[in-house]
Amino acid sequence: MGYMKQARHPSVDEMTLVAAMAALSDPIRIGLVRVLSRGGERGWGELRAPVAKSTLSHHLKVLRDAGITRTRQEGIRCYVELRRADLDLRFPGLLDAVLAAADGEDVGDQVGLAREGDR
Amino acid sequence: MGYMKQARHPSVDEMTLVAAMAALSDPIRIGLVRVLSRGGERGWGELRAPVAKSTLSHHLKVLRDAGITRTRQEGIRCYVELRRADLDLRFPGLLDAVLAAADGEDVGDQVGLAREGDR
DNA sequence: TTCGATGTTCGTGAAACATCGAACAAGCTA
DNA sequence: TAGCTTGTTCGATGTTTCACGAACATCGAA
Repeated sequence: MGYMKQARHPSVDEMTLVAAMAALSDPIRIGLVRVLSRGGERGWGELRAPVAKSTLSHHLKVLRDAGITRTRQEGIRCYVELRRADLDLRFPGLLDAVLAAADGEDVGDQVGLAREGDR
Repeated sequence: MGYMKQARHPSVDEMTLVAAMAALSDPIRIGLVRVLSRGGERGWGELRAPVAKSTLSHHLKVLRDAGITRTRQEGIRCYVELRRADLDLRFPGLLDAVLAAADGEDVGDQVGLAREGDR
């Protein structure tokens, strides 16, 4: 994968509300969070969004830097997951409220997963 | 006051999650929401933030346009209030979660009210 | 070691945003 | 009517964000 030694993830008390809110104020990123909320870990390459690969990488970095997601590197590929427990600890109720509201208005529904056999 | 016929406030179902999240991803605006959450209506001129008057007006417009606050004009001055009930209806739990998190890390604590006898 | 796959980083632009001071409009008040 | 107060709007400026393609670094496989 990219030449990244090791992605830095903020600890729970390094997370800030402003960064979290900013990270969750983009439809693509909300879509990513919704997809990740519907299961555990997902392969990076499994994620589908209507943007270029580099742009998707950017969005995942914003989420990662805000502490919303965790990216794990295994061999040649990455796996992304939602930091549910950490978020609930730092910002109780926030994630659930955002997910509920997003479901209600289908925010970020252009984001999804590769269909089976798609790759 | 300014030459504004009548501020347009979005109805509950015109509010969008993305706009709300974006509005709440700025320290000054979070500070304003916190101040407004600690009471009912506040006079515009009573609000204190470390920015120019025009910038404060801008931030209040962002909050207004997102449906977070309501601005009422009475004679020569304006009164601002949080649209608590509408927010709870449209985004259940979101405001409380943001306020709780903001309290925890003192986001926007540079925003406040004029002290008594300050004007 | 050569190659292909996988994400990240870089370079670049376009758009959005935060900020300020100045100009302005509308309502009181003298 | 003239003047003051109160917010809004305008114009300018600098920063940040989003987006893309291209280049790159790393790992595993051929």
